[in-house]
Amino acid sequence: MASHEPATLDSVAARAGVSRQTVSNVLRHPARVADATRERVLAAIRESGYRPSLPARQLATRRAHAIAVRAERQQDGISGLVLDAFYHGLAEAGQDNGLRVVLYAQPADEATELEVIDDLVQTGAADAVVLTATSADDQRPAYLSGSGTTFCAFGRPWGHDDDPHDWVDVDGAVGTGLAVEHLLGLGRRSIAYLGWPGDGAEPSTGSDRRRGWLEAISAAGTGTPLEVHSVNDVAAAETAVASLLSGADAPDAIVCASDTLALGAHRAALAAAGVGIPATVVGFDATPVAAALGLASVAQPIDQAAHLCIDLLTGRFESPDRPARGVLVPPVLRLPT
Amino acid sequence: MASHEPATLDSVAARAGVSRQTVSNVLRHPARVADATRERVLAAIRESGYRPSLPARQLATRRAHAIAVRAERQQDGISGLVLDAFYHGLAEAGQDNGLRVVLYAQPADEATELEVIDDLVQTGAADAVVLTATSADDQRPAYLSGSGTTFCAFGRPWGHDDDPHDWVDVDGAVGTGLAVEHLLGLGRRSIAYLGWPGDGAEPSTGSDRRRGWLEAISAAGTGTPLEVHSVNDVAAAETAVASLLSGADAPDAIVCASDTLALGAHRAALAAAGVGIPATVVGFDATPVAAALGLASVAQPIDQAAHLCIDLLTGRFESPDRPARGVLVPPVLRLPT
DNA sequence: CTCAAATGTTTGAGCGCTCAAACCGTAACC
DNA sequence: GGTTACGGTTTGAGCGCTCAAACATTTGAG
Repeated sequence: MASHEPATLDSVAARAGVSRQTVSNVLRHPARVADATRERVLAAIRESGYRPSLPARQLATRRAHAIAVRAERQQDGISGLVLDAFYHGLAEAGQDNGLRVVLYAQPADEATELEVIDDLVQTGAADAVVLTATSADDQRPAYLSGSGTTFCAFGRPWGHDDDPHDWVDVDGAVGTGLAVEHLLGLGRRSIAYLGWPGDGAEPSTGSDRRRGWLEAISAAGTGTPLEVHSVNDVAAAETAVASLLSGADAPDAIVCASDTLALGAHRAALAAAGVGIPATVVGFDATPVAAALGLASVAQPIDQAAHLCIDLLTGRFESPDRPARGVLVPPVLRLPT
Repeated sequence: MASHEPATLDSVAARAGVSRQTVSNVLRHPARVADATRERVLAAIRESGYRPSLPARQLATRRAHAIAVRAERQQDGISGLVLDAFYHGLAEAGQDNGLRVVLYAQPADEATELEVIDDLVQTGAADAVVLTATSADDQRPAYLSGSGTTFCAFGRPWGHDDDPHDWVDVDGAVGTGLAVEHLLGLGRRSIAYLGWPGDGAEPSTGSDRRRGWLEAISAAGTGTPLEVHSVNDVAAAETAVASLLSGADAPDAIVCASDTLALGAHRAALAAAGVGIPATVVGFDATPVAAALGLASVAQPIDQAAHLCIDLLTGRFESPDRPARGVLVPPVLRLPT
């Protein structure tokens, strides 16, 4: 077993009767070593309980073998908890690729965040960053590609096609499309949309989700599309949907841009229905709240997205100059159990 | 500004006309350096944009200046998202203390998790671990103190007073006590408790929360305490509370052990009330769900807990032999807005 | 039988930092 | 005036690894 002093490359080498470098080769370039030697060295490694020193490796390779990701300051919306799954996915995929995940606390503003990222990279704490919660007016992608920092965004470069970079995103349009199909299958014929303010215009997560709904509705040809918008707040959503449902042409189903909105819509639907059948509500993000309320909801394949981020990053480590790549993953509709 | 080659201790030293070690001293032991020299060195540091190399430091000090924490596989309950806040708190407090936070993916079982932790520590990726979601039958604390790994648990060593270690926890009894007081203030007189199965017996998070309710109720002397238990599931909770409310001595308020339970209780209360005033429900964890439903809920000071974990760990780094310490932080009641 | 090309292994140097010990002036003391 | 003491600074060594080049040893071709 392991002696008290932690084993090093040298101690393992001595035990196996080879040189330091040969032990290193067994670990990093097994093909370079003759079979017999390799066996002997592996045995020595096993017996001594050798664990390579990460700092030493980092120093020699000038690579941190780690990526940084932001720990969000606080979640306001119900949908916040998808991040937990993302962290887990990153850590898992990272482990498989010899990358550790280091967390940095979200600073007060974007400028200091960029400083923090620079620091992480320059001190050799991380080789790259995974950006989350990117938006159209986000300064971070442009800055990072400018400073030559490797990164991958979880979220599309909305309206920034001039500044190409690696990204992974979930195809929101497909998600709302699935929601519409589901509702059509249920016999619903007037399927409204509850989205966020201003999501018709600029490209954004919201406009993407809205588009999926609109296209699916149009394809089905079920009459004039109804829609209403609200800030991401349960009470506001409830109010908005209540007025929609009190109208003459009240819809019999509502596709929502988030589970927060869906919760509001659900409450409004229940209230408006009275003794009748309430409008069917479909949410977005498949949070436990939707499950708890028995609502169908679009589930983002967060774990897969995290793995893809790692794939893009490792790919870029290998060939730093390959063109930027974007991956769109399709969500699935999670039905209530 | 910074030249192209990243600055090192040596390059800064040359620029300031001093030796390598003096620059190091300016950074780590400012008192050892004469004022004039210090100014000169600081200027050189600023001009060259010098950032100390973490790996080099780690190698020389044999300290990782990092702590590890587990990224949970997935959250089932509504309450899951408190972890996000915990991660942020750790990262923030860590940053203030020169500690980075590295994430490891929760493995399939506890045994491999212990391996992962050992690896992290032995490779020099982390100096210590913060354990989350500790339970009574948790093997990890005993193993880690056995192997001499520094750690701090977020969660009390329920029923393991024989194996003392550093921990931080939220005082659940105070939380449910606050809930009771709040309800008494509202004029409620029959305050029931909705808890988890088997939380009366063994010491646990559940029994702790129940105790707080029971003591507050007893102190108020408002009659026979009513209680009902359910697994942490909205539907199950709803059923359980429904039967409680249909009884002759139905309570006019319910204190819940979690927001998941509270959501179920809330739905049952609304249904049971008909045209009357529904029983007031108070949740636990102050998740967005409780806020969304307008329920009061006990908020765990997660951020504070995270900071305390870091405090305990840094304290232990300084004096490894000081006796184990446990800190209990009081929660607050978050009222609906 | 010689020389060149593979193949396998070792050597030397260096990554950028911190520790401990050595060094050097100058002030303090008898 | 010589010794001691001390604040301030430098030197040497080493943390454990990887790179590139050097070095053996074997093999194949001419």
